[in-house]
Parts: sequence; structure tokens; C-alpha cells
Amino acid sequence: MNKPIVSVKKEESPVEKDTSFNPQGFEAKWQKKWEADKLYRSVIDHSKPKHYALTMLPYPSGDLHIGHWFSMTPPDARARFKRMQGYNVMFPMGFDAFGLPAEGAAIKNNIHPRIWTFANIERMRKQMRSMGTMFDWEREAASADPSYYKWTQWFFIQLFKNGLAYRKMATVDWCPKDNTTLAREQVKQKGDEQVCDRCGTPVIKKNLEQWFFKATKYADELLRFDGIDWPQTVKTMQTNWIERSEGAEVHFTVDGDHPQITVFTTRPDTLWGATFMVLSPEHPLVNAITTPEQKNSVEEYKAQAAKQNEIQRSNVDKEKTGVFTGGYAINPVNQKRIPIWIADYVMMSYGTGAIMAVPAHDERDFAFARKFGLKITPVIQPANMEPLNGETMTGAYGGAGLMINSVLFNGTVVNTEKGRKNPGISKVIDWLTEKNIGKETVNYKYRDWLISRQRFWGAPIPMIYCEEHKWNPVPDDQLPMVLPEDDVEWKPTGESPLKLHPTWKDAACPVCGGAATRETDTMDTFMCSSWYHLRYLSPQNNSAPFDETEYNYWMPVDTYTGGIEHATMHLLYTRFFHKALRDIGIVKGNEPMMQLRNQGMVLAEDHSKMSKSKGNVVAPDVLVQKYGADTVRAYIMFFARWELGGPWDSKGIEGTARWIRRTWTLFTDSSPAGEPASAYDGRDLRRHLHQTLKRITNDFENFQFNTVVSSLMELMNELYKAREAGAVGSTAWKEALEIYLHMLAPVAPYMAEELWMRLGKPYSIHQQSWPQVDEAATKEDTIEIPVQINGKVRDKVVVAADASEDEIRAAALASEIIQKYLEGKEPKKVIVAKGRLVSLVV
RNA sequence: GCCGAAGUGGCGGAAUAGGCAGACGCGCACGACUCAAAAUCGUGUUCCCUCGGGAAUGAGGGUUCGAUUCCCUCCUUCGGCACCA
Repeated sequence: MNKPIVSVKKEESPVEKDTSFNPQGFEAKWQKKWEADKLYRSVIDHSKPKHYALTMLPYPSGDLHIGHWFSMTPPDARARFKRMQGYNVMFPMGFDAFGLPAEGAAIKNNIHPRIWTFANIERMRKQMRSMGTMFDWEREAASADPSYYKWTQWFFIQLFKNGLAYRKMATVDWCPKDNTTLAREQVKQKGDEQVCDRCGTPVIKKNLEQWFFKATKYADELLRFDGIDWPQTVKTMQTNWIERSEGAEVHFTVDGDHPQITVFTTRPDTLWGATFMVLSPEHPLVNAITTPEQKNSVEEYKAQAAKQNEIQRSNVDKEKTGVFTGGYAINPVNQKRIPIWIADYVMMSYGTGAIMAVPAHDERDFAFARKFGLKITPVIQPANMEPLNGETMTGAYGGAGLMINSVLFNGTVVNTEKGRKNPGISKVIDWLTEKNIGKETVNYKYRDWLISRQRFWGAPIPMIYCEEHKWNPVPDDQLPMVLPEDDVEWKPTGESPLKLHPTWKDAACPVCGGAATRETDTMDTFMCSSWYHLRYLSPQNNSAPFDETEYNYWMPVDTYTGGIEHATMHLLYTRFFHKALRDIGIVKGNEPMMQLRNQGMVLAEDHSKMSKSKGNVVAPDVLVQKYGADTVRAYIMFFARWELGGPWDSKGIEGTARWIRRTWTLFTDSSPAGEPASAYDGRDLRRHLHQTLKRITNDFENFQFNTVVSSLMELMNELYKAREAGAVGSTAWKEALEIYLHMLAPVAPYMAEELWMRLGKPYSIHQQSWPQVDEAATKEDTIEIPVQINGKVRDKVVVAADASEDEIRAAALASEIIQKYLEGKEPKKVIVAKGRLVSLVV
């Protein structure tokens, strides 16, 4: 397993250096030397432009898998490239170290999560070192370390003090397997079930008092992506997740002695067509307005809806259901008495939990009205169509037209625009406001971030409850509020072990000093990862979450890379968090990460997801032992488009391994074929070299790692040909070898360093400057131009690279083959694309 | 249902200010070396063919001298959201 792949040993003379390819040997050697020399230490240096390259930190599950390599080593190559370009690069790494698997291990093995977690970190750190990345380990941070979560707690308190963290009773999602509440972002739709994003278990609803962050305060700002270069897909996903909709709130009075009911609508222009009202079964006024005759059926429906709620009631295709409450509302625009129903297609969690139903112009309302025989009144008449008739319509009409049946608004134009851009909507909103029966409102699907978790292995929420003084933060001098080491029971009881701990929850009220109770919930681990990029700035700092001088130099993050699965979770949380800290005065700027790129996923060879249970996981350690880390890095970059990912191909790595070995041989074989020709013309070689340099520079910039490697492969093939042609010894040859190693260095840092040394160059190649493209050298002398007749290539002519259109045309027409095709006739048309092609039309 | 991304040889993928489709690599075939195999090196490899050529970038249409690239319609795959009022 551990033997070198190939031995290119020739008959050895004792003075000759060993030229056998032994990556395991030189990789270990350089790793040690780089660490001893602190080659990748990143410190403030105002003489250079800075570049903060960040890749999402891993959870310390205990084993580095190929996906980690895929997400870390290409960005590492790019960070190295940036460094050679003259940037002062910081490329830190750490661990998202709180989380449930540690508790699972605690339950299973009766071992404290801290011990399990930090043992895993130790193990993964070792594995990561083999990857040959330029991580600055002196900046490492682990979120489960008290010196880290001290500041996670401190940030919570800052949010609390600034009114951005609050506690409320709410209907929340609960994962019965993980035994904790979840934020809405962490609940996913799977088939027709809502499941826990972490474990896939269907969630249930619970009414609980929980801590929230006021993320919705930033809804509008989070919809703006000004000045940041993020993938459109992520921006779209966040935009859809927040889902802003413009409309109006309208107040309806209710028959009898009841409070008003407010509805939210995006179509106030259709108010005159509201022929009934629907409340969510959970709406607080349902009981009050239900008449005695309807009480039984309403209760029955509510019970059934509540039960369905636990399973899943949001199946779109489901037949509409509902019951009449017996109550009536007054439509404020025309004083019509309209029946109030309850139905589970109206959600308490959106808008006001009540809608005005306009069956003529809303499909759901239409289906409901038809099923229960409710009145349908059209109020928008499309042009060029028979007048709509509520009795005979077969579906709702949602398009443009003129308002009808709407008294003073009759004839008003309604288009398909949303909100104020629609003249009908805009006019009605103004009128509602004036009449004081409604007002313009913007509604969001986005909800505040539920931060409480009923778990042990997280940062304890630093709050204390006293009967008299209610909730108060733990005083700063008592931070961190550390998790207990002893007397913790590892039983899957469904309650936080902290709650069951004999003494942990006892505290003194920060206000009166009297007996008080600690919060026993911990924070969502996404809170920890919302600010880890700040902790990297100064992980040792014990008096502040980060140094301001470090912040001013390094922030914001220039390049952020990671998986797209975090689009509406971490990537949204961290933007919110940054904006909140900005308003509190802790950080500057509007966005934490300027450029974002998402890598794809490495799939198993059968195109399925890799998983331990399926046993189809590719183990990078084995590959490193067999081929060396450089080959694994290069193959990772080469085998698929980084942004797409794809299935692993275990045979494919042989090609990359061959290229690495051939590169080694090219540099170390001192008996080149071909005579050293003093008359060797290096122009072709230099042209290839500088064309490649230009391409690779561009490809690194654009995260196109696969073509970086293929360009290097091509250039190596050229180098072998040049060697045959007697290039060895020429200045072009020497230049080519040096530049080749510069370009190789980010991809295969170990071998590049080893070969650089063997060229007799000064240590270290990783401190060399990225070579300059010699533009003149990239230019061709002559070019071959295809000549098309009626779109088909018939011949190719060779002309000077700078030949004029006339010259090219003449050369094309002079071709014998072309003349043969023309059969003596004049072409109807001759198109010359200078430097590219000639197209003849006959 | 809505929104988005992607469809190129046996496979991963190159090539888009519209200009020689298939770079590079895997696989495969043949050859050299070898007693033999592996490794290595070399040659070939989109398909069809009557060897002159013809067809081809998911399908169909359009714009153009010319389309993988731009426009329209459709199909497939993947991802996101999902009774959002």
C-alpha cells in the first residue's frame, strides 16, 4: 500500500541524486519544513493588498472524507494563486464543533461530548495537514471551546440589549427524534411531509415559549445584494425564502359584539368581489364568532385540522375542506354581509391568518366557493372577452382588465403588475387609507429566527429568570457560562440534560441577587457559525470577540466558498447577523462576504450520494497513501467541474497520477532525448507557454480548476515534444520549466516545491511571484484560416497572423480546392472574419 | 403548480463579443518492450459510408453567409419553494 508507484531509477551513479518518485517522502518533508518556517502564517502587512479567502468550516465528525477535499483543496489552490499574485492572503480553518452527533456519542458510549468532539478535531486536524493546504493553524477556532462560546454568548446579550433577541410563545416546529425545536429554515419539504433538515424525521407543531432573533427587521435589506458578487441561484433562493409581497390590510367588522377582523390581501382592487371570509382554524376569534348551532361542526373541524397539522396539511392538490362558523362580516367597501368560514387552506402563520375570499379572481377561493355553493362576483372584466358570469365561470380569472361592480372604481385599469405598480391596486390602497378601513402593508413569508434548542451540546443561552425582574442577561464578568462537566445524565429523555442537572440552573438574579433560574436551552449552532469568520481574526483574544485592527485590515471576506445547501440557512443567518452587529456598532459595512462561490458535490461512482451506511465512501487517506496528496488534489480539480461536482471515477485518477509522474520524470531525468541544439528556435515553446499562462491565470480567477489542470497537461505534452526537438539548454526551455512550476505550485504544492529545489532555485516556490504574461510571445506568426462554402469547411489557407481582409480573401480564392468547388463561377458573397475564417456563398 | 440550473462521443468534460465541435483525461483497440503479465512508451478512437463524402452539441422551428453559443415552442434530469392570500 505504501510503496511508491513507479521507479524511474536509471543505473545509479553514486553522486547522482535519487530521482525515484516518492511523494510520501517529500510530502512529509515539506510539510514539516513549511510548518517550522511558518510559511503560511498570515499577519497584517499594509504594504500588500489583503485577500481573505474563507471556506465553510466542517463539523468535526471524526473523519475527513473526499467531500472535504473537494470543498477545501481547490479554494486552497486559488488562495495560493492569489498569494503568488502578491496578495497578503489569509486562509483560515476551524471547526463548527457544537451539535447533536456529539450527544449521540455521549448517550451511546457514556462519554462527555467535549471529549468526543475534541478528539475528533485532533484527528481531523492531522488529516487536514496532509492535504497540503495553506491553512494558518494559528488562527484556528473551534466553536465549542469556552473561549469561543464566551463571545457567542456575549453576542446574544448584545442582541438582547438592543431589542434584537426576545422571548415569545409561538407555535414552533419540533423534531421528535432530535428532541428539539427548529428554526423554519431547518425544516424541509420532503414529498408531502415537513421533515427535520438534520435527520429527516417529520416534525410536529408545539406551542412553546422560545428565544428569537428579530431577523425580520432586516427583511428588506436582506433582499438587496448591492455590491456583492454572489451566485444568482443563491440570491434567488434567499429572495424567494423571504418572499416579500406588497398589498394592504383591510379591516372587516363582524356582526354582533366582536372585535374587527383584519385580512391581508395583495389584491385590494378585488375587494368588491369578496363574497365570504375564511379564517385559519387556529384564528383566535373563531370561538367567539361561532354560533351555537355551528359550534359542534367547528370544534370537530378544528380538532381534525390540528391533527392533520401534525401530520401534514399542506398538500396543494388536496380537495378544499372547511366549515361555516355561523358568523358574518361586513365588507367595508360595500357593506355587504358575507359569511365567515374556517378552512385549513388558510394558515395562521402567514399574514393575519384571515383572508377575504374573492372566488372570481383567486383559484383557491374559486374551488372553495364552488364546492360549498358560495356566491361568485366578478369585479375585473378582461378586454375582448364575454362578460364574466359568476354562475357559469369554470375557473378564476387572474389577469388584467377593467374594474366592474366596484362603484366609483368601475373602469379603472388593472394590469398584471404587483403592488403599487398596478394602477387599480394603487388607487384602491389610497382610497382605503383615506376612508380609514385599511392601509398599505408589506408582508413577508420570512420569520424571526428561532434560536432555542433543547439540547446540551451548544452554547448555553446566557439569560437568568427572576420572578420579580424577569429575564436578564448573565453579567459580562460571569461569561463564559460554561457547560457542566459532571452530573450530566446522557439519556434521550426529550429534555435538555441541562434542565435535569441538579445544580446548573440555580443562579442569582443579576438585578436583585435573589434566587433565580438559568435558561437551560442552548443556542442553535448556526449562531456559532454566523460569526466564526470574525473569530479567525484573533482567536486568542480574551477581552473582545476580535481585534479591531485585525478587523480593519482583513474584513470583509473577499472569497467565500461552500455548499449551496446553506443558501437559506447559514448564508442568510450570517448576513442577518452582520447587519445586526453593524447596527449595534460592532462591525462595519453592509455585507460580510463579498464574493461567494458554491462547489458541487462528489457523488459515489453509481451516482448516488456517498454515505457510510451504503459503504460507497471514497477514503482520501487511502488515495494519499497510494498516490500522494498532490495527485489527489489535482484529480479533485480535474475530474469534474468544481461548481457542479459529479460522480467519482476511481479509474480516472490514474490519468492524473500519470501526468504527475511524467512531470516528475521531465524535471528529474537528466539524460534528455534529442541533441541539445544551439540553434533551437524557442518561439513555439514560448508561445505555448505564455498562452497557457494567460489561460491558467484566467481560470484560477474564475474557479475553473479543471481547465487549469488540463492546460498544464497540454503544456507538459508540449514540453516533451520540445525536448525531443532539442530544446534542453535553451533559454526558452529554462523559462518554460520555471513558469511551469509556478503554475503547478497551487495545484501540487509539494512536488512543485521539491522540483523547484532540484532546479537549484531559492526556497520557497510558494513565495515566488506569479509570472507575467509576455503578450508579444503569445501571438502567432501565421494562422490557418478555414474557408467555408455555403457554411461547409472546404479548405484551409495559411496566412500571416496580421493579414488584411483583402489578403485573406485573395488567399482563399487562390486555393485550388476552392476554385474547384466554385467551378469558375464568382461567389455571390464573400465574408471575411479577420483572423478567423472566410465564408463564401455561391 | 411556481421559480431556477443543466442537457455536447462509451464516460468526465473542452470550446460561447456567433466563426474549424469534441481540447485534456478515462475507457477501448492496435503496436513496441516482456518468456508472459503489470507498469511504461507509441498510434488510433463522434457516428454512418459505396472512401467521394454525409450526419451530429436533448427535439422542433426562427434569426444569420455561418448557431453548442442568440430568440421561440417542447421534452428530460436535477435543485429550490409549495394552498403565501
